[in-house]
Amino acid sequence: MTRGDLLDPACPTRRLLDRIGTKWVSMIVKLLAESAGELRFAELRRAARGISQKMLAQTLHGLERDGLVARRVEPSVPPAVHYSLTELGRSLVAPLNVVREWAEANMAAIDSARTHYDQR
Amino acid sequence: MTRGDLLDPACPTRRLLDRIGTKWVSMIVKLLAESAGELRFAELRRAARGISQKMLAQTLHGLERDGLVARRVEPSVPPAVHYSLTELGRSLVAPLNVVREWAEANMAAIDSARTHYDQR
DNA sequence: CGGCATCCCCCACGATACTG
DNA sequence: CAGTATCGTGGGGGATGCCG
Repeated sequence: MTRGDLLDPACPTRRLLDRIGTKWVSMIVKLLAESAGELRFAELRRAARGISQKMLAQTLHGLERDGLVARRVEPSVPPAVHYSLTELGRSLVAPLNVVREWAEANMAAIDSARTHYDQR
Repeated sequence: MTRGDLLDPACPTRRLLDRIGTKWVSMIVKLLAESAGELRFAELRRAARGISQKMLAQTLHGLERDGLVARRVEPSVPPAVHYSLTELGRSLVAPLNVVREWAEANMAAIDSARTHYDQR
Protein backbone atom coordinates (compact mmCIF):
# COMPACT_ATOMS: atom_id res chain seq x y z
CA MET A 1 0.00 0.00 0.00
CA THR A 2 1.28 3.41 -0.87
CA ARG A 3 -0.79 5.23 1.71
CA GLY A 4 0.45 8.72 2.32
CA ASP A 5 3.17 8.43 -0.26
CA LEU A 6 2.26 11.29 -2.50
CA LEU A 7 5.57 10.77 -4.27
CA ASP A 8 4.49 7.45 -5.67
CA PRO A 9 2.60 7.58 -8.96
CA ALA A 10 0.19 5.07 -7.46
CA CYS A 11 -0.56 7.35 -4.49
CA PRO A 12 -4.32 7.81 -3.99
CA THR A 13 -4.16 11.57 -3.55
CA ARG A 14 -2.12 12.05 -6.65
CA ARG A 15 -4.47 9.93 -8.67
CA LEU A 16 -7.49 11.70 -7.25
CA LEU A 17 -6.06 15.10 -8.13
CA ASP A 18 -5.43 13.79 -11.62
CA ARG A 19 -9.18 13.29 -11.78
CA ILE A 20 -10.86 16.13 -9.91
CA GLY A 21 -8.14 18.49 -11.07
CA THR A 22 -9.34 18.00 -14.60
CA LYS A 23 -10.98 21.08 -15.96
CA TRP A 24 -14.68 20.34 -15.63
CA VAL A 25 -15.08 17.71 -12.91
CA SER A 26 -15.53 19.94 -9.87
CA MET A 27 -17.98 22.04 -11.82
CA ILE A 28 -20.18 19.13 -12.82
CA VAL A 29 -20.08 17.60 -9.35
CA LYS A 30 -21.15 20.92 -7.95
CA LEU A 31 -24.03 21.27 -10.39
CA LEU A 32 -25.29 17.77 -9.64
CA ALA A 33 -24.89 18.34 -5.91
CA GLU A 34 -26.94 21.52 -6.02
CA SER A 35 -29.65 20.03 -8.17
CA ALA A 36 -30.25 17.56 -5.36
CA GLY A 37 -31.53 15.14 -7.95
CA GLU A 38 -31.05 14.45 -11.61
CA LEU A 39 -29.98 16.64 -14.48
CA ARG A 40 -30.26 15.94 -18.15
CA PHE A 41 -27.42 16.26 -20.58
CA ALA A 42 -28.76 19.46 -22.11
CA GLU A 43 -29.42 20.95 -18.68
CA LEU A 44 -25.83 20.34 -17.66
CA ARG A 45 -24.67 21.74 -20.95
CA ARG A 46 -26.59 24.94 -20.43
CA ALA A 47 -25.58 25.28 -16.79
CA ALA A 48 -21.89 24.64 -17.41
CA ARG A 49 -21.33 27.69 -19.50
CA GLY A 50 -18.51 27.34 -21.93
CA ILE A 51 -18.21 23.56 -21.87
CA SER A 52 -18.17 21.79 -25.19
CA GLN A 53 -20.39 18.82 -25.94
CA LYS A 54 -17.34 16.68 -26.26
CA MET A 55 -15.88 17.57 -22.88
CA LEU A 56 -19.25 17.24 -21.12
CA ALA A 57 -19.77 13.74 -22.48
CA GLN A 58 -16.18 12.79 -21.83
CA THR A 59 -16.22 14.09 -18.26
CA LEU A 60 -19.56 12.44 -17.48
CA HIS A 61 -18.33 9.11 -18.80
CA GLY A 62 -15.21 9.38 -16.69
CA LEU A 63 -17.27 10.12 -13.60
CA GLU A 64 -19.62 7.25 -14.35
CA ARG A 65 -16.67 4.94 -14.86
CA ASP A 66 -15.31 5.99 -11.47
CA GLY A 67 -18.64 5.34 -9.80
CA LEU A 68 -19.17 8.98 -8.85
CA VAL A 69 -22.07 9.62 -11.18
CA ALA A 70 -25.06 7.49 -12.14
CA ARG A 71 -26.53 7.56 -15.61
CA ARG A 72 -30.17 6.72 -16.27
CA VAL A 73 -31.50 6.40 -19.79
CA GLU A 74 -35.19 6.90 -20.39
CA PRO A 75 -36.18 4.83 -23.42
CA SER A 76 -38.18 7.41 -25.28
CA VAL A 77 -37.97 9.16 -28.61
CA PRO A 78 -36.04 11.33 -28.53
CA PRO A 79 -34.01 9.72 -25.74
CA ALA A 80 -33.69 11.38 -22.35
CA VAL A 81 -30.58 10.75 -20.27
CA HIS A 82 -30.43 11.73 -16.61
CA TYR A 83 -27.33 12.11 -14.49
CA SER A 84 -27.04 12.17 -10.70
CA LEU A 85 -24.42 11.76 -8.02
CA THR A 86 -23.93 8.35 -6.50
CA GLU A 87 -23.39 8.03 -2.77
CA LEU A 88 -19.66 7.98 -3.42
CA GLY A 89 -20.00 11.10 -5.52
CA ARG A 90 -21.94 12.86 -2.78
CA SER A 91 -19.23 12.01 -0.28
CA LEU A 92 -16.79 13.97 -2.40
CA VAL A 93 -18.84 17.14 -2.16
CA ALA A 94 -17.69 18.03 1.36
CA PRO A 95 -13.97 17.76 0.61
CA LEU A 96 -14.50 19.85 -2.51
CA ASN A 97 -16.28 22.46 -0.43
CA VAL A 98 -13.29 22.69 1.89
CA VAL A 99 -11.10 23.43 -1.10
CA ARG A 100 -13.63 25.91 -2.40
CA GLU A 101 -13.78 27.76 0.90
CA TRP A 102 -10.02 28.02 1.04
CA ALA A 103 -9.96 29.29 -2.52
CA GLU A 104 -12.59 31.93 -1.89
CA ALA A 105 -10.79 33.08 1.22
CA ASN A 106 -7.31 33.16 -0.24
CA MET A 107 -7.33 33.62 -3.98
CA ALA A 108 -7.24 37.37 -3.53
CA ALA A 109 -4.02 37.00 -1.54
CA ILE A 110 -2.57 34.82 -4.27
CA ASP A 111 -3.52 37.29 -6.95
CA SER A 112 -1.99 40.07 -4.93
CA ALA A 113 1.24 38.13 -4.46
CA ARG A 114 1.34 37.44 -8.16
CA THR A 115 0.88 41.07 -9.07
CA HIS A 116 3.64 42.20 -6.74
CA TYR A 117 5.94 39.48 -7.99
CA ASP A 118 5.34 40.39 -11.61
CA GLN A 119 6.03 44.06 -10.94
CA ARG A 120 9.55 43.49 -9.68
CA MET B 1 -17.69 39.07 -7.58
CA THR B 2 -17.83 35.56 -8.87
CA ARG B 3 -17.99 33.97 -5.46
CA GLY B 4 -19.36 30.46 -5.60
CA ASP B 5 -19.73 30.57 -9.34
CA LEU B 6 -17.60 27.63 -10.27
CA LEU B 7 -18.93 28.00 -13.77
CA ASP B 8 -17.15 31.27 -14.32
CA PRO B 9 -13.58 31.00 -15.61
CA ALA B 10 -12.68 33.64 -13.01
CA CYS B 11 -14.08 31.50 -10.18
CA PRO B 12 -11.58 31.13 -7.32
CA THR B 13 -12.02 27.39 -6.93
CA ARG B 14 -11.55 26.75 -10.60
CA ARG B 15 -8.42 28.83 -10.69
CA LEU B 16 -7.10 27.17 -7.55
CA LEU B 17 -7.63 23.73 -9.01
CA ASP B 18 -5.81 24.87 -12.12
CA ARG B 19 -2.85 25.44 -9.83
CA ILE B 20 -2.85 22.70 -7.20
CA GLY B 21 -4.17 20.25 -9.74
CA THR B 22 -0.95 20.58 -11.67
CA LYS B 23 1.13 17.49 -11.45
CA TRP B 24 3.72 18.33 -8.79
CA VAL B 25 2.26 21.08 -6.62
CA SER B 26 0.55 18.98 -3.96
CA MET B 27 3.65 16.84 -3.72
CA ILE B 28 6.02 19.73 -3.12
CA VAL B 29 3.69 21.41 -0.66
CA LYS B 30 3.50 18.16 1.24
CA LEU B 31 7.28 17.74 1.33
CA LEU B 32 7.79 21.29 2.57
CA ALA B 33 5.02 20.89 5.14
CA GLU B 34 6.56 17.72 6.54
CA SER B 35 10.05 19.16 6.65
CA ALA B 36 8.70 21.75 9.08
CA GLY B 37 11.41 24.08 7.87
CA GLU B 38 13.47 24.60 4.78
CA LEU B 39 14.51 22.27 2.01
CA ARG B 40 17.17 22.82 -0.59
CA PHE B 41 16.64 22.33 -4.27
CA ALA B 42 18.59 19.09 -4.37
CA GLU B 43 16.77 17.76 -1.30
CA LEU B 44 13.43 18.37 -2.95
CA ARG B 45 14.71 16.80 -6.12
CA ARG B 46 15.74 13.65 -4.30
CA ALA B 47 12.57 13.49 -2.22
CA ALA B 48 10.24 14.06 -5.15
CA ARG B 49 11.16 10.93 -6.98
CA GLY B 50 10.67 11.11 -10.68
CA ILE B 51 10.48 14.87 -11.00
CA SER B 52 12.72 16.49 -13.58
CA GLN B 53 14.94 19.46 -12.80
CA LYS B 54 12.89 21.53 -15.14
CA MET B 55 9.54 20.77 -13.56
CA LEU B 56 10.86 21.22 -10.04
CA ALA B 57 12.24 24.67 -10.86
CA GLN B 58 9.12 25.59 -12.79
CA THR B 59 6.76 24.46 -10.05
CA LEU B 60 8.76 26.19 -7.33
CA HIS B 61 8.78 29.44 -9.27
CA GLY B 62 5.06 29.20 -9.75
CA LEU B 63 4.52 28.63 -6.05
CA GLU B 64 6.82 31.51 -5.16
CA ARG B 65 4.98 33.75 -7.59
CA ASP B 66 1.71 32.82 -5.92
CA GLY B 67 3.12 33.59 -2.48
CA LEU B 68 2.82 30.01 -1.26
CA VAL B 69 6.53 29.30 -1.06
CA ALA B 70 9.45 31.45 0.10
CA ARG B 71 12.85 31.24 -1.50
CA ARG B 72 16.02 32.12 0.40
CA VAL B 73 19.37 32.30 -1.34
CA GLU B 74 22.50 31.81 0.68
CA PRO B 75 25.29 33.76 -1.02
CA SER B 76 28.00 31.15 -1.01
CA VAL B 77 30.01 29.19 -3.54
CA PRO B 78 28.47 26.98 -4.62
CA PRO B 79 25.13 28.69 -4.01
CA ALA B 80 22.59 27.21 -1.61
CA VAL B 81 18.90 27.93 -2.11
CA HIS B 82 16.36 27.09 0.55
CA TYR B 83 12.62 26.75 0.08
CA SER B 84 9.91 26.87 2.71
CA LEU B 85 6.16 27.35 2.95
CA THR B 86 4.87 30.83 3.62
CA GLU B 87 2.00 31.31 6.05
CA LEU B 88 -0.36 31.28 3.09
CA GLY B 89 1.23 28.07 1.91
CA ARG B 90 0.85 26.46 5.31
CA SER B 91 -2.82 27.39 5.37
CA LEU B 92 -3.30 25.29 2.26
CA VAL B 93 -1.97 22.15 3.95
CA ALA B 94 -5.14 21.44 5.90
CA PRO B 95 -7.48 21.59 2.88
CA LEU B 96 -5.08 19.37 0.98
CA ASN B 97 -5.13 16.91 3.86
CA VAL B 98 -8.91 16.74 3.66
CA VAL B 99 -8.64 15.79 0.01
CA ARG B 100 -5.93 13.31 0.83
CA GLU B 101 -8.00 11.65 3.52
CA TRP B 102 -10.93 11.31 1.19
CA ALA B 103 -8.67 9.85 -1.45
CA GLU B 104 -7.14 7.31 0.88
CA ALA B 105 -10.57 6.29 2.11
CA ASN B 106 -12.24 6.06 -1.27
CA MET B 107 -9.79 5.43 -4.04
CA ALA B 108 -10.22 1.71 -3.57
CA ALA B 109 -13.94 2.12 -4.22
CA ILE B 110 -13.20 4.15 -7.33
CA ASP B 111 -10.77 1.58 -8.62
CA SER B 112 -13.30 -1.13 -7.96
CA ALA B 113 -16.00 0.77 -9.82
CA ARG B 114 -13.62 1.29 -12.70
CA THR B 115 -12.72 -2.37 -12.90
CA HIS B 116 -16.35 -3.45 -12.92
CA TYR B 117 -17.21 -0.82 -15.50
CA ASP B 118 -14.41 -1.91 -17.78
CA GLN B 119 -15.45 -5.53 -17.56
CA ARG B 120 -18.89 -4.94 -18.94
C1' DC C 1 -31.80 14.88 -27.86
C1' DG C 2 -27.60 12.99 -26.80
C1' DG C 3 -24.14 11.79 -28.38
C1' DC C 4 -19.57 9.82 -31.36
C1' DA C 5 -15.97 10.97 -35.03
C1' DT C 6 -12.69 13.89 -36.85
C1' DC C 7 -9.34 17.50 -37.23
C1' DC C 8 -6.31 20.55 -35.09
C1' DC C 9 -3.93 23.38 -31.64
C1' DC C 10 -1.58 24.26 -27.65
C1' DC C 11 0.94 23.48 -23.67
C1' DA C 12 2.41 20.51 -19.75
C1' DC C 13 5.97 17.62 -19.32
C1' DG C 14 10.22 14.85 -20.17
C1' DA C 15 15.10 14.40 -21.96
C1' DT C 16 19.20 16.40 -22.89
C1' DA C 17 22.64 19.78 -22.83
C1' DC C 18 24.89 23.87 -21.12
C1' DT C 19 26.26 27.69 -17.36
C1' DG C 20 27.49 30.89 -13.15
C1' DC D 1 24.75 23.28 -6.61
C1' DA D 2 21.05 25.32 -8.79
C1' DG D 3 19.51 26.35 -12.17
C1' DT D 4 18.30 28.10 -17.63
C1' DA D 5 17.83 26.72 -22.90
C1' DT D 6 16.10 24.02 -26.37
C1' DC D 7 13.76 20.43 -28.63
C1' DG D 8 10.19 16.94 -29.05
C1' DT D 9 5.95 14.55 -27.76
C1' DG D 10 1.36 13.18 -25.78
C1' DG D 11 -2.87 14.22 -24.64
C1' DG D 12 -6.29 17.63 -22.95
C1' DG D 13 -9.37 20.36 -25.00
C1' DG D 14 -12.04 23.23 -28.70
C1' DA D 15 -14.68 23.42 -33.29
C1' DT D 16 -17.25 21.25 -36.51
C1' DG D 17 -20.06 17.80 -38.55
C1' DC D 18 -22.78 13.43 -38.74
C1' DC D 19 -26.09 9.88 -36.66
C1' DG D 20 -29.99 6.91 -34.23
